[in-house]
Amino acid sequence: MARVGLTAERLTTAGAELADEVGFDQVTVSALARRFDVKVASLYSHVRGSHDLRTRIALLALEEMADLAGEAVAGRSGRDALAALANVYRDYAREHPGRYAAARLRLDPETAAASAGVRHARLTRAILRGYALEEPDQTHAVRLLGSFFHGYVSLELGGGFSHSAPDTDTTWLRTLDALDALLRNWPKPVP
Amino acid sequence: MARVGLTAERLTTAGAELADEVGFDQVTVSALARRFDVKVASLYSHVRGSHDLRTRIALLALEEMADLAGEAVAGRSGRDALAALANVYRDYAREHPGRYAAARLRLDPETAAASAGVRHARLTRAILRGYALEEPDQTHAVRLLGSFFHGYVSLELGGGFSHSAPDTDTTWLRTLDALDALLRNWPKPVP
DNA sequence: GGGGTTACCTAAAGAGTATAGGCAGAGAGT
DNA sequence: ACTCTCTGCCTATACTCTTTAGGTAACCCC
Repeated sequence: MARVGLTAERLTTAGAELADEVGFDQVTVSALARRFDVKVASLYSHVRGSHDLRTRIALLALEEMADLAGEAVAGRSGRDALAALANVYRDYAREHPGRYAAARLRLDPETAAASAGVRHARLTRAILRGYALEEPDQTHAVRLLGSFFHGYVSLELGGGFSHSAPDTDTTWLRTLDALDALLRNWPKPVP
Repeated sequence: MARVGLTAERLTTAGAELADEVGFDQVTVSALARRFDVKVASLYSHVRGSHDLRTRIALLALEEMADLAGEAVAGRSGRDALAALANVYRDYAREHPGRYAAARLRLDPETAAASAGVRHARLTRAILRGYALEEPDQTHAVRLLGSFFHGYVSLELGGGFSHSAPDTDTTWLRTLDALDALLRNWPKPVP
């Protein structure tokens, strides 16, 4: 009865790797047990179940992305900062598609509030300091950017823009240009 | 052995209703069989399996949305058309969250090409006729809009903007204003 | 009303989730 | 070094869902 040294942390990172390899919705307690060459029931001492495992992977992914985003944005402003932040999401999704999918898992409100999700919102708000936006337009812009990043990366990852000209790298650069221009010329509310 | 009158179509619409009630990923062949008060194996004469069922629901949702979008956009242009199209997606997602989730299912390329997804792309391109955009900027804009619509609706549905001021209806209107302004002043590529 | 098609059935195997309870290996204290 | 205790991993079990194989009865046509 050799002890493998399971912990919630090791299960979470192994689950994240598994997600990147086979897809987030193929991450099961059974598959993870196989990966550690251990019986399924053994995992239930460390993780409350399938939902708990997925949530932990999601929180890990959110933290990793927030760390990367924090580094990327530091010392930049304006279009530079915008592109740096956007590229973090896009690159992360490409390198870690399973983790990225995990990060899109719907968390219950308390978990979400305690997650790194709030850092993402703060970072997005931070890059808007380079643009002259007052509240509530700043919040509108944060939501627009968040929606666009999420939508673009999801669609690109899902093959939504597949194999049609122009290539998606060009679109990515040009849409970031466009968003930069939009933030610099944010329209006044029509009264 | 009373015959219930199962067909692929009835299973698909019932599956769509089930998705809206309990969530798309809770749509199972078993649950559907229970809903028709029929044994599970009976469904396999009409539907090839779980994946096939989900795909059919996805295609149904795409068609429904394309129909609504087509009606909404007809006879409008400019900001009017933009808002009409955007509202179709948002309203559909709110009224039919399960179907909307289904529509986001990743389809294999052949299925996707034969789906109503292509109508969505054409409709988005159509509303850009009201703005002076040449290729390839038109494609960039189509992708930007698609990404934003998808991202916004997903995040809003997932509670991403939950319960914080300003309310999301206001953000929705103001971001549509912003996108309209962006399309009218699309930036030239920086050489 | 018989005959064929087919709609729905029973039966069964395989995989995932989850819980209850048991044994033995690791660490702590004397 | 020795025991004691804790706990990590185990076996066993029950439930759900998926999928296939093969049977029976209801409907449709002539």
